[in-house]
Amino acid sequence: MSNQKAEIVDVIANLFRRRGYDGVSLGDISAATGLGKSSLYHHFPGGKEEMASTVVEQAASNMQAFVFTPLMAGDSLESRIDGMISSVTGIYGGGDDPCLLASLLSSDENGPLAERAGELIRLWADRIANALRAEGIERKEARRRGILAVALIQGGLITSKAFDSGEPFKEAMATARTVLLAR
Amino acid sequence: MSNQKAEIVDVIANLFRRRGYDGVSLGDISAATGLGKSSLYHHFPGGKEEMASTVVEQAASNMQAFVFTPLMAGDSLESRIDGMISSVTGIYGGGDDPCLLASLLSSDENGPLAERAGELIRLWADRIANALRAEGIERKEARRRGILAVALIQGGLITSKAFDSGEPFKEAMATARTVLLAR
DNA sequence: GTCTATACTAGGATAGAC
DNA sequence: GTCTATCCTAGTATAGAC
Repeated sequence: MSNQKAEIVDVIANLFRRRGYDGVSLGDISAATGLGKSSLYHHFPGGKEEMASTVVEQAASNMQAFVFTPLMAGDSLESRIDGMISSVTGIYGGGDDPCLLASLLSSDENGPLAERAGELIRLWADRIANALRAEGIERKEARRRGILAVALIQGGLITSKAFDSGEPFKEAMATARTVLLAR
Repeated sequence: MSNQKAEIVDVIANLFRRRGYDGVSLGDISAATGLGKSSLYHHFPGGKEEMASTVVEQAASNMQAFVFTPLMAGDSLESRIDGMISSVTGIYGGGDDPCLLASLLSSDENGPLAERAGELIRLWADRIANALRAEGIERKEARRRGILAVALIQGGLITSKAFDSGEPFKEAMATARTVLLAR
């Protein structure tokens, strides 16, 4: 994907994650990108749905680079978990920005977008579980904690939005850290 | 509110919580309720927005009855927390049904609906904190735990949706219970 | 690769009969 | 209190010039 197109996709992603799939119109996208509707169809012949699926795939690629990779990089479990938490905190603006995957999972009920978003959330939990298993934590317990960590991240984002403050998200992240590093 | 109207509101609530505000059309509501569009305007002169706000106020009333009341009713903190968890598990179909408040908080960005939904989520965390304070837990710690419990509930719902299973939600509720009952 | 212009449909809302 | 019919706007999408 060209650099310019990646920028366009990024702008569109920020619309979808804040307002959901149905809450964003082509007019919104046109205004935010500065491109006319027809130009958008040049880049995304499949229309709005292709815009959204492209956005999700870029998110998948970002997760790989900024979340999954740190989870395997550090030289201790603690540094791996902290690496993920640091990346995640950045991605979500310290709790101020909603999660694209959660947004699409909820707004596109039963559609292919929701299915793909769900798949990535499951993959996320799985990657965390793998990091724990590599430290000798038993399979089922690792899986349980991975899912719990993702739940804390997502719940932290929702409560942060409700409180209009990054504090709940940060507390949730601290709790996730404790859960993941517990002996 | 008449019984019949409460039933209509209930049907509409189930649409909004699954698809968000923008994902539901008047046609959808007409089909789900069996009422023509004009009949809907007879019940809700303010249109779609009034339908949604009515739905939210019914949710507020349900929370009072089924969530906040149990939180003050039991004869021990443990029974109060268990009462809330039991109610919440019922409301969300064991993790299968999304939260209306979270749905509207996310889809109606900065609108009055999102503001009211956020207010109710904050109130929820506050009510939990009050229950803890009544047991002698220090103010700030009680507040922290209340918010964390709400985050676990909301995050549990999202992960349950992603996994298409009630299991993540139930694990999140068990964790919330542990957090709230910790000495 | 972007634009103007234009279909066409769906969505929200109203009028007025019964 | 519900219906049919209608209006109007916004939304998705396409055609075709530059």
